Amino acid sequence: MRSEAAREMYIVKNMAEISKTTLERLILYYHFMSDHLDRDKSATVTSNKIADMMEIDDTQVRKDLAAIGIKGLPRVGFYTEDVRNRIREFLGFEDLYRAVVIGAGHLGGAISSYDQFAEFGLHITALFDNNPEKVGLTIGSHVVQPMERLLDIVQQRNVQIAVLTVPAEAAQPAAQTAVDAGIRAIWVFSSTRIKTPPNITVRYEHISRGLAELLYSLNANAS
Amino acid sequence: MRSEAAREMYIVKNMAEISKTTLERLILYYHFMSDHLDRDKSATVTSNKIADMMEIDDTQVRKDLAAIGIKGLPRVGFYTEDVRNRIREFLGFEDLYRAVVIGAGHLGGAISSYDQFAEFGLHITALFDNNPEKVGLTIGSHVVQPMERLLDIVQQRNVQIAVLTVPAEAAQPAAQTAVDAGIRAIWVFSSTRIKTPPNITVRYEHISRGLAELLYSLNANAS
DNA sequence: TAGATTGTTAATCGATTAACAATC
DNA sequence: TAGATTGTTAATCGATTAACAATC
Repeated sequence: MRSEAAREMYIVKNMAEISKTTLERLILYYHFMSDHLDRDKSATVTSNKIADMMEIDDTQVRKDLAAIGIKGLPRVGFYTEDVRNRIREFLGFEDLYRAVVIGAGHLGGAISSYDQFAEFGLHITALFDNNPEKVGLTIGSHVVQPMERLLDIVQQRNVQIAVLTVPAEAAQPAAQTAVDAGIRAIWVFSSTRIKTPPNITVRYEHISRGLAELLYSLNANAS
Repeated sequence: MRSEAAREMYIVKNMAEISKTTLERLILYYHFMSDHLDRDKSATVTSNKIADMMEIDDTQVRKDLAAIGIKGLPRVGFYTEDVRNRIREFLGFEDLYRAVVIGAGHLGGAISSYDQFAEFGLHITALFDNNPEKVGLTIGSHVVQPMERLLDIVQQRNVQIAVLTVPAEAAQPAAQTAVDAGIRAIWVFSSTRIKTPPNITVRYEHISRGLAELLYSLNANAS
């Protein structure tokens, strides 16, 4: 019990310490490690190699890895598997998060059917829609549920996350239903802002963000 | 001709000057302006109001807007419409970009059917798959085309962007086909890295990035 | 051992914030 | 006019990079 609590504190403390930029790089390191493990049989990788790949400074890599407690060996580098596992653990990919998807349109269907979420600890447990014509349809491995069932399912299955893929005008009521049912985080793909109590974690996923950065790079490269 | 070239240089110069953080904030300002125009009839907004909304410093907002040439008025603020339009122009949303989607799975289908891309200047002109069973199917408003038709369509319609939604192992050959056909940018949703010539703009969209940040916030908030 | 690579402190750089004069 | 808000310079802060000692 004691050591569990101590570990908990350690993790929370760690979390408060890393910067947003470090968090973003950790995610990239993770993908690089995964790719590397697939393609290259060597068990270790140097900070320099990671840095080259990502076009950043090698000191940065060592600092970032040190920040989450990953140690390397002089003259050897870092154990690829170690790095990957520790980042997974730090980012929470080793935990189990249950989620429901609200909105059974194209995007909701794609998200519900996306089998790689399991790699990141996310398990989509049900798909909802308030359109009676969609309720009962099978999309991927889910049968679309009516919104009335959300409260029961969230509580019975201890669901923590709601993924919102409804049209903008339906986002606020859907979010409210999810909050009332007891979810703790909302991942918003609807293109609008929602109001939630302060204890709810909300993240907005704007497809336009990725697109804007792509167009910007494209125009910059075109010069 | 002369003034066109001068304008071109001005834009390129501007582009080289703004930082990655400013670019990210511009996208957020854009969404805030769009929301604001929907909900609030007043024609102006102060840097302070934008800053409050985004929980940043108001000087930051004025600096960012000044960086792309937006001027405000003392005692008045900024014209909401002005700000929105100039950001759209700067980010390239006012231009027309033609794209093809390669991979007619759930995600490819969702992207091909996503009607809000028009707002950002992206026009999905065709959907491709190399699986004969998918060719000919209608997904949203597109009939799935065989990969053999890609070269023709890209050249006839002057397509600049390829959106990759194929499985990881199919990504490299699909990217090669797109590059050979003459596209200039690839927006990669496949979860792998691809190799491309240096003149091709590539952006990777990792769904795990958004998820990792959500889980991180969730765990940080839980403390 | 020699030397490659880590880990860490110090220096630099750039981004954010504070201060305030300009202005409508 | 008075005062709210912009625009901009200077100060601060934090992130990145350089330098180098520790180490396997």
